[in-house]
Amino acid sequence: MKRNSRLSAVLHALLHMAERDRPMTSEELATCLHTNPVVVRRTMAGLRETGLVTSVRGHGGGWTLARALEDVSMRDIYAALGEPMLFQMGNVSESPGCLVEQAVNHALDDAFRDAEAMLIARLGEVTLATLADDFKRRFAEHRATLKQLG
Amino acid sequence: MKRNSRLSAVLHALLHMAERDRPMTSEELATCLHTNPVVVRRTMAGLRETGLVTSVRGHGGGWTLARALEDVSMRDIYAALGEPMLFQMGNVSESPGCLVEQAVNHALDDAFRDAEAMLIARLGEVTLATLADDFKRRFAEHRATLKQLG
DNA sequence: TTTTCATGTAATAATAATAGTTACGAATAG
DNA sequence: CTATTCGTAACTATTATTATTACATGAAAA
Ligand code: FES
Ligand code: FES
Repeated sequence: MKRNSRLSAVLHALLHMAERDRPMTSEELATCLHTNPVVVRRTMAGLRETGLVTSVRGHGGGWTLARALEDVSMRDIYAALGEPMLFQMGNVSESPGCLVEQAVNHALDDAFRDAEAMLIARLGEVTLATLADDFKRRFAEHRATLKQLG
Repeated sequence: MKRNSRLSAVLHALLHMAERDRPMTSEELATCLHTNPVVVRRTMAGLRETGLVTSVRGHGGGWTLARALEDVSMRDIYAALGEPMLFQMGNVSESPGCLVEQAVNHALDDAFRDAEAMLIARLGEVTLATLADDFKRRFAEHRATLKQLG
């Protein structure tokens, strides 16, 4: 299967939106993300329901970030996307009759559950503000490099 | 995409093999795992290369566990399977030119890398012997329940 | 009011990864 | 020599994500 890249894509989009004082259309976002406007709408729909963004139809409409950068963590966004499955690996059957399989499932589930909890906690520690700051740092570095070269 | 269930399947197979004093054929294993003999061979191929199991062709041949139950961890098996991708989620692009995307990738990669390290460490703590013991406990419990019922 | 712009959404196709099948070659025991 | 069993390549099926097409709905602008 293809890998799910919605979280990655949506973070990119939100940071873009944060830098602008007027709404961004799905068309504009799609160009940035190298994808299709309909895909943008579909993905942002979840964020709208959670109140992370607002959308306006018609002339001058588009998408706007509805909360402060410091108030939105990657975990919030993961949740708004519907908490998609994190792991590619899974059990053959979730409720097997065979006792061997039950023992195997239990051991694997244990490990995966803990890893998931840790990962989600980590996502909660990073806000859009953190990412915006990191971007600014990278941008300054980038300019310094360019200056140095000529 | 479909989820990868090879680790789960192979653990089931190995525990089965451990209980037997002669080789198990791919056919027999496939019946246990509700799958196809060719799938069994393909999956076991990696374990053979790592020396976890041996295979013998022809009459009376089949698959044999080559190491003690205490000496094989779930991590060893994960490695023998070729360390398949653990996460379903990934970045849109692994080496983006855009600096925003770089910042996003870095934050996500960080979180995922740590979760992966933790998960793999956890897999290393559980051996086939652990699983076999857990199975025996479950089996005893199962028999007790049956006895109680009549 | 009509036109234009933009989202909302359903339906369908494309893409990609895993799993299952078929077919046949190679080795080994009897 | 024959029956059995692994080894492997090629092809199909299944499933999840992503992309595309088409059209309805709502809102600003002409
Ligand atoms: S393309 Fe617009 S910020 Fe990455
Ligand atoms: S079917 Fe054989 S142990 Fe599960």
